[in-house]
Amino acid sequence: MNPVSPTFSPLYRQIKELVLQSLDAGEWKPGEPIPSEVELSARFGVSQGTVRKAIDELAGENLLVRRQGKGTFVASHSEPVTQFRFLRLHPNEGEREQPESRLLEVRRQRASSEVARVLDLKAGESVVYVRRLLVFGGTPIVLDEISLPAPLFKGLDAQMLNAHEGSYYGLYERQFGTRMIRAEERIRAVAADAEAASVLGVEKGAPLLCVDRTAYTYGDRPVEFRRGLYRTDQHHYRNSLV
Amino acid sequence: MNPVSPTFSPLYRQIKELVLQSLDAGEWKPGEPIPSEVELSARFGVSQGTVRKAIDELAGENLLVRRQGKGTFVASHSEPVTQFRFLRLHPNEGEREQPESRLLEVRRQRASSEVARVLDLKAGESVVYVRRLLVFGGTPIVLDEISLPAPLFKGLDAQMLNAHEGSYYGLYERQFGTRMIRAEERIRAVAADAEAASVLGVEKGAPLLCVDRTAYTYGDRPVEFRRGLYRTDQHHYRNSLV
DNA sequence: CAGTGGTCTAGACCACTCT
DNA sequence: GAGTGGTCTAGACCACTGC
Repeated sequence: MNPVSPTFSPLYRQIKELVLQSLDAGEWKPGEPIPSEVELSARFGVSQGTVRKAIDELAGENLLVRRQGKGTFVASHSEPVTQFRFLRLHPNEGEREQPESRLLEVRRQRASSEVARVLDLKAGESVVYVRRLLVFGGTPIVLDEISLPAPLFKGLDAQMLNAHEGSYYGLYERQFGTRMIRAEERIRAVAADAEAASVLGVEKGAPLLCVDRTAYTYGDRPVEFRRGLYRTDQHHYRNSLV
Repeated sequence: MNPVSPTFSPLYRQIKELVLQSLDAGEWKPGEPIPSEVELSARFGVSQGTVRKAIDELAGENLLVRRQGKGTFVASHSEPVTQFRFLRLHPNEGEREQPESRLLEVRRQRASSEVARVLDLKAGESVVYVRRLLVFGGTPIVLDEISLPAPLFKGLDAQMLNAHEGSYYGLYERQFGTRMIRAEERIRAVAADAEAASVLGVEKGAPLLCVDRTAYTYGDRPVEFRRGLYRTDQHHYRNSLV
């Protein structure tokens, strides 16, 4: 009948879409519980099983967290367990330890054409530019350059960035109501330039992992571009293929 | 009651386990259909919904493929759509194209201590060692060194490797009944040595991506160790974080 | 048309948390 | 004990495939 786009979508997907809209609108904040399954099934006029299937998918995408006996909660980057979700770097030997984040620079600037493209901005629009170091056990391992659309992050300054605990994504959602839900990374091997070499304590020309990350919020709207240079002599980037 | 290990597992997980055992035992081969849901629910004496939930999980782990109106099939590496599932390399510009695999070397040798460790062998056990090049549009991009436990791959030789189409994993399952279902990768940036530089057509010391992959079959048994050196001037390794 | 997987319902009972 | 999510059932109907 309609070979191009499905004119039909099952009920549970429509429910999922409605819940997504409420999440996007901020009806329930990160860390807070959403209404119970029976409550939602009453609100939407469907069976509990249909609500369950919608929530199952959202939980599978890490947007919601189910806790038996307690309820279903909006996923949050502020919880300790979530700290390492987006940092795939592991030490070659031993356990992962909490890194120290050392802020090097914060300023507003005009978006480069590359940053404008990935953040879906017009060339020259204002961005917040952050440069920082991740230090593991006293050794600088990651040099990050972060670009954020300035209008979404009004008031972000060095003091806020220094005061935060854990990953920046917790700060984004607490202070600016922008919750990051997904990211794409592109990884290359590059030679350290003089600047990176000095900051990371390696020879100029030494091989570094270059990780370009674009992070998205609800509705696939890009909200952060981050270029990380990783020292991988004592660490490696870990990935599972399934 | 039992705080250490769950003494109980839900019915659908037990069903899942039984289906997994049949898959491992080769009761149904890759590409073949498994029995229908009603058939399985009769066999196991549970409702169709319980079987569905078991199969849902297996399909979510890419061990089974559902096809509405046709049946549920054992996932296979021999199908065209599966070709790129484990190769995360993309061109910086343009579409992915089918690479040519250029075999450099095949031989039996004793496992190094590193290979023995990841493949869970005793040091010195026999492995098949394969060295090959992946060539995209005439340019060598990936240099792979592959180690396989020799007992599992009796009779693997250059002729078989040259005759195959697509990824080696299709060959493994067709010729040796070993189906790869999961892999772990560890990624570092390294400097090209003289040998790699000459084969990949870069300067000695040029940065390369070094991707160490351990591949597993049913029951988390390791069956392949692969070290790939990737040129990433025209390509990048892509990864999604969710 | 019969057979497959996909959706939806209603209801029962279980496991867990909190008060 | 009340309220939450988790499991299991039985049955109805829909959508897709192939004969």
